[in-house]
Amino acid sequence: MADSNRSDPHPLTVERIVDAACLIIERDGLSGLSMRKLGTELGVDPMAVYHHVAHKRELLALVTKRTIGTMTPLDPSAPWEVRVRQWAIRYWDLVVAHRELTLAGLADPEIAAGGRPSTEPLIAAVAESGLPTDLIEPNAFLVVDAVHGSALAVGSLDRHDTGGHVDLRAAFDNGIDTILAGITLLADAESERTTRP
Amino acid sequence: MADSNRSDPHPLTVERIVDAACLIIERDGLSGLSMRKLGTELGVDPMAVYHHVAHKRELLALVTKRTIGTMTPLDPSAPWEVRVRQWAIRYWDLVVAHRELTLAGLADPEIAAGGRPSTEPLIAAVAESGLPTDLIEPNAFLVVDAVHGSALAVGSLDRHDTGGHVDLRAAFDNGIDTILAGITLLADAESERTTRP
DNA sequence: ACCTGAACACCGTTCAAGT
DNA sequence: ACCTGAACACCGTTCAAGT
Repeated sequence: MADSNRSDPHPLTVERIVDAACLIIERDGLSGLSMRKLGTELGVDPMAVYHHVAHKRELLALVTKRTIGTMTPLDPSAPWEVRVRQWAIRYWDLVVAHRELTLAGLADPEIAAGGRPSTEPLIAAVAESGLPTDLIEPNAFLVVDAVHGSALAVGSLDRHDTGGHVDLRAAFDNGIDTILAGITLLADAESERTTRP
Repeated sequence: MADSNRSDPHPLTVERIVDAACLIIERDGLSGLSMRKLGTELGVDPMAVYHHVAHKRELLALVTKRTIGTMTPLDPSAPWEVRVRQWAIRYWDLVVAHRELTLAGLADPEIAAGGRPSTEPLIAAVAESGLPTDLIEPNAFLVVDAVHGSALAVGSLDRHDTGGHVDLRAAFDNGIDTILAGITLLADAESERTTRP
């Protein structure tokens, strides 16, 4: 009963709360995370968490921020096609690994506001293709949307008769082939237009 | 008090239940639909619904089925590029109009099992491009995924600084341009390969 | 056969009370 | 300043009881 004021194992910081939330999500899924369970997991009154986080959506925004932060940056020396594919595959892996959180972010802007993948490197890579400027953003978003659509379809029991993830990843890679081919064709048409007046 | 056995206004069929569910979803959003509110809306004990529908997910599967059924078929005489775009735009409109339901379907296979958009006409259109057979399905799924990604991003407050929906629809149309260009290029490469051995 | 209503095991969130 | 615990207003679902 002596040193209870040393360094209380109870500082209950936002960081520890997010740690615990990520742990529960990884273990029980996002639907298994409740504010009450979170308190219990932290060895604290279920409602204590509300002193550090305004509400559940803010907590999920913080979880999103941390999750997005784990995406590794692109290889800047690679040609633009390689960088686009790199970005797409890496984000695909991230979304597949955090499907429920991505869905929650698409359903609630406050959760999504916690963090989005940084699209600047992707946009920069697409820009290098030579596409007219007004088509750069739409084509970058096409990549983002294809990632979301494909990665969120994982586990929809539709498609893939046999091997599951692997098939879908390969199919997604084919999709990137098509997008890159399309960007190349449209960029060539543009350079044709501008070089000979 | 006489004719209470004529034709009781209480037959409470599955159809009437789905009607009411769609009405509530349209009015209050999917998050505004509860089994209890549904019963009240039908002028019946909240729990009576469970006599006709096993659980909420089955109800949402039925709602999905009805919603999917509203997609109009393609114009079969149009060239394949036009049919692909037609399919994409029509499905895009449907998903935008039923974002929450689509998200619920992506989160829960039992809900999605209620109905998916019929991809056969889309696959048939893509097949006409001349793409090698093993690339037909992946490219059709690319279209489906691009629709999901783009339509679900509507309302994410990201993108579109100005005009909202209209911009995103136009950007999506640009995305379809790229996909069609990509398919064309890959199909040409294939015909090159097969005609001259 | 179909509807009722109490009950169970949960939710997120608020707020007065404690230390 | 921070934590507690009762309370509020909900959920989906089960089940014995009614008609």
